[in-house]
Amino acid sequence: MQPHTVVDISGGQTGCHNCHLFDCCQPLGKARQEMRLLGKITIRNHKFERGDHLFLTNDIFKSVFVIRSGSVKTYTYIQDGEEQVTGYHMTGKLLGLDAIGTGHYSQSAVALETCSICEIPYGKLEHISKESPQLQHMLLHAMSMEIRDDHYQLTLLSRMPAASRLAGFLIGLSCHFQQRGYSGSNFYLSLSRHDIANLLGLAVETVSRLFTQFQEEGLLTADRKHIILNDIDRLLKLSPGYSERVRQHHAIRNEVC
Amino acid sequence: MQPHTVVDISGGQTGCHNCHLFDCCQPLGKARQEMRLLGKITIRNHKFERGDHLFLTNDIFKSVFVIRSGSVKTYTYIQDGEEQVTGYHMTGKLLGLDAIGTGHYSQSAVALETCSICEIPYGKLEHISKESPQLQHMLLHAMSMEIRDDHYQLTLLSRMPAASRLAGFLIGLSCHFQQRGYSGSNFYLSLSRHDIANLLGLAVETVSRLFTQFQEEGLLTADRKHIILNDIDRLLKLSPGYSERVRQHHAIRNEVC
DNA sequence: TCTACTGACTGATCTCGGTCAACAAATGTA
DNA sequence: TACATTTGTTGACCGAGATCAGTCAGTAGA
Repeated sequence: MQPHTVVDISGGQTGCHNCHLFDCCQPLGKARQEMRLLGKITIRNHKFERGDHLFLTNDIFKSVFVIRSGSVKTYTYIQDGEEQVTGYHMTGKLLGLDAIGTGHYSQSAVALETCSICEIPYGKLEHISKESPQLQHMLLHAMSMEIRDDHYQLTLLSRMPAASRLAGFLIGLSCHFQQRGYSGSNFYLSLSRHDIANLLGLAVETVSRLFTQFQEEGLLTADRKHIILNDIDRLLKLSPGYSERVRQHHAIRNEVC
Repeated sequence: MQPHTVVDISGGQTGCHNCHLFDCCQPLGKARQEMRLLGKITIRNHKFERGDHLFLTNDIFKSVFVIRSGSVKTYTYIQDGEEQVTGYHMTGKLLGLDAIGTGHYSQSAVALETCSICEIPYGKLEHISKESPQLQHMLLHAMSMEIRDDHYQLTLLSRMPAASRLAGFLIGLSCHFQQRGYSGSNFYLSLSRHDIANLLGLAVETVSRLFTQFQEEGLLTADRKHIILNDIDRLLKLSPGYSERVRQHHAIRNEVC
């Protein structure tokens, strides 16, 4: 069970590369200047309890949010009030970017557990990024990465069979945790089976069956929300874009993460 | 066959709201100042013939592109060299935004017919947008809209049955043409059945069958690539997010388009 | 402790859409 | 004109995954 060397690249659900740049609460060595600017306008350490909403669909857009700790689910309603989960987000993720264009959030975001969230009022952000080309660049960078991630998700969901979707999802989580210094093979998954299924475009029963199937094959051990990945290499081979992920590994890791 | 009043909102493949803002070749009444700035750095009227590539996957990112006329297909390769179509783009679409973050295009873009394309060197664009907060805002706006569109696509592809996918696709096209003063119910679709299927995550045969089925039901008339939509209302009811699309109609149309 | 409720798992069917195959029409080529 | 290639259509079959239904464990409230 040696640590795997893969990276979530354009990757998985986590969108982890967006993170550090705007992770105002965990300043990096680089870009100190920008961090200070950002710190001035940021509302730090918002606490959200399980079930609390960061924002609701159609709310007027005021701020983007950075997850400092905890996890958040984004979702919308389709057709007859049926919920559609659009994302599972963890530490470092920048939320609300899709609302800049229209001035209204197009999704709702709800905390899945106790979360610490930084709120960055967007008006102020756009204002100070006039003064800091670097900050402006970082914002564009983050948005570009989100577009890239979404495209990856699109291919994942439109073509891949159920097992690949779940494998890709788990690999994404694994990378996220590993890159933050946590175990990439032993973690807590705060999404319910129902939400996982919804996110991946599957039925709950299918997800449940896949977990037991993976378990029987020795790929993982799943006790409710506690997941242990026992054979990440085989999971990787199941997940799509396998070679690309490995190939782009070095380029991404050094530069962004 | 009265003109339908729906709008592509976060919509469809077209991503039409991105367009006018950066449609440097068709100056609008508003934002003249920015248009002039943009015009200075833009390489106008690039001609691309059918099969010519605007850029290739992994090419070094230099420019974003605006389609002035014609249509473009974007695609990547997944797994064993299999092509995955990621988008069908027409007049006004801004291409290449997903490359800002990594410095490399993550997709290839190829002209489907003779195209007139404007190329905007990104380095210069970022440089002059320092001087024009308005231009900077427009760029962020365009990217945000793309994220929004992608999220819509995600729900379309992950959950919806084949008929809904095709209906949604056609409605998107219809809106695109209508908003540009062309007929929203009688247009030429330069994508092959194969590419449509690929884009929508379906088999070619399924797409073919759906076209004949829709035709039998009186929804449309399809002669190869020449499409006539006879009953847009029913197509709309087939397509997902029906009510949202209608609801957001007015808000979007007046403001952006 | 009993009951009710929710979330997870499993088994039995059904169905949508993929796969395979054949064919037709259009387009290209000698 | 004959022939090859590409693109689109249609039919027969099959399978992955949805749906329906039932069970079980955990949890909350009386």
